[in-house]
Amino acid sequence: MIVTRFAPSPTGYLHIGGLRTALLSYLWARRNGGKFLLRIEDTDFSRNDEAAALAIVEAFKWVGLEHDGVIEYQSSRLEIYQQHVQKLLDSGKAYKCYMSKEELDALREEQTARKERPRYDNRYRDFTGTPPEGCEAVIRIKAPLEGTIVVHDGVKGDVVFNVSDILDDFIIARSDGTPTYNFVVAVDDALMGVTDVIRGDDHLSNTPKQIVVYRALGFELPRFFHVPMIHNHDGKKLSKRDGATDVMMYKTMGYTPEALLNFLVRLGWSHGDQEIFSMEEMLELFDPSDINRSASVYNTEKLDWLNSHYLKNMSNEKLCELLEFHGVMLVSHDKKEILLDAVKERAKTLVEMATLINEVLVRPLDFDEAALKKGYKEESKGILEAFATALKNSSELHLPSDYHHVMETVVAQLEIGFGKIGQPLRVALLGKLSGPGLDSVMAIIGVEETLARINALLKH
RNA sequence: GGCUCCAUCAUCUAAUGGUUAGGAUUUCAGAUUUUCAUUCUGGUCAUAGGGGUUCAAAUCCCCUUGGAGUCACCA
Repeated sequence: MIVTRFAPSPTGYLHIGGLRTALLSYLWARRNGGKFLLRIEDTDFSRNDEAAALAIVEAFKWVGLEHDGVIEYQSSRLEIYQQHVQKLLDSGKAYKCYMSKEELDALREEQTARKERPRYDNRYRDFTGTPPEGCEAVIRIKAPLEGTIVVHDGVKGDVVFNVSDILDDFIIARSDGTPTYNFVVAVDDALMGVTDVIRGDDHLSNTPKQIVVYRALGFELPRFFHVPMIHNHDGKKLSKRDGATDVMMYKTMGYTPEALLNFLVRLGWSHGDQEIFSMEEMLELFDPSDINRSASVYNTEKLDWLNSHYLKNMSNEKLCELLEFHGVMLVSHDKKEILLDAVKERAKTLVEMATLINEVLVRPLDFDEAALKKGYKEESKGILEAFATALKNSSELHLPSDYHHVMETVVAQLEIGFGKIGQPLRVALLGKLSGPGLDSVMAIIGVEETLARINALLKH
């Protein structure tokens, strides 16, 4: 069985990069009928972890990801870690170190001055004497002193680290007894039965340390997949300062979960020339060993395109539902089908769509200056009046085509082009020169409102 | 700085060692549209540089350059 996990630290929201690794882990687990676990990495006791976890679950829910089992909090697993620290102590694979922070700093300074790599000097590795007084010990693990550690990575291949370059007897429990990151990650992943660790490649350099822990405890290694970072336009790791990194921001900006996931899955992964992936297709096709080795730049232009694609192909019923979040209530609107059809192909986001809808539904308060100048000329007045009369004399106006027919008749009568009536009418109805088809707009707002808007412009 | 990773159009990416280096986004031009958008058609744009190996290199090797990540009693 494949077991994957997502293990964020509690930052209060779900990061867009986090969502990607979560998605990939989720896909791989689900594709194999396995489990996708959620664990909160809160060993440094920052408060409101619960709220942070809730924020992640909320974001998961929005995009449609679901974790299995209960959420594990590292802060509530302290006993487990202590047991495993003790185990290592008992077996002589870890030891107490009485070096103070000040001493450590001093050592590091010396080493740096000598242009050496700062590292612990193993002074308590085989210590048997009486410990110095008034000092709380940290627990260090006995790391190998020489040789190499090879990370067999499903994305990067075999990455070999020279022990002497990167390792020392690193701390697994602080002087206050709390365990450190690299220790708990290994313990948790092993104990939770995680078989495939899919995470950002910023963790690649931590992996040797975790492997040391796995080995010391006699745990079997999982498969590792270190997926490349998402970079911003400056080519740097994506961070809070890069604008929208909170997944829920995408909801308020009017993006659909389908578009977001589709966008993220294509960052560093592809399947031939295919661009559009439904969740079903992702589940069918995704394999972490197909992930690219290189970082990708986060560029929302494609996301916009994907979003408009999904919007265009969405049922009106669903649109109606999603639009409510953006303050547009259409459920009981009798012309909602015409409205949504008129608007769904011209919006990149639900926010844009909501704006478009309001522009149709709400009578314009004033008329755009440039639009007036360009679309409402001297001759326009008479044309609009003629059109208004024709409307009044028509009956049974319901569909856009009915209104279109009236426009055609007037245009024929006056022997003018469509533009002569379209432009001023557009100004009257929408207050500006762009927007949905006029026949649709009129069908939506009805004859009465159409006449009212025309009158408003004529009196302007 | 040490260690590690990475390098195909502006961006996301494709290409069993053999293709006119493909697709998508963006952009540009044209068509469609009463407008805007959509849609359709077409165009511009890439193998970082230098050495090898090979009949043949984007692809394999080495070097250079550039970029990124990481080096805590943070996670």
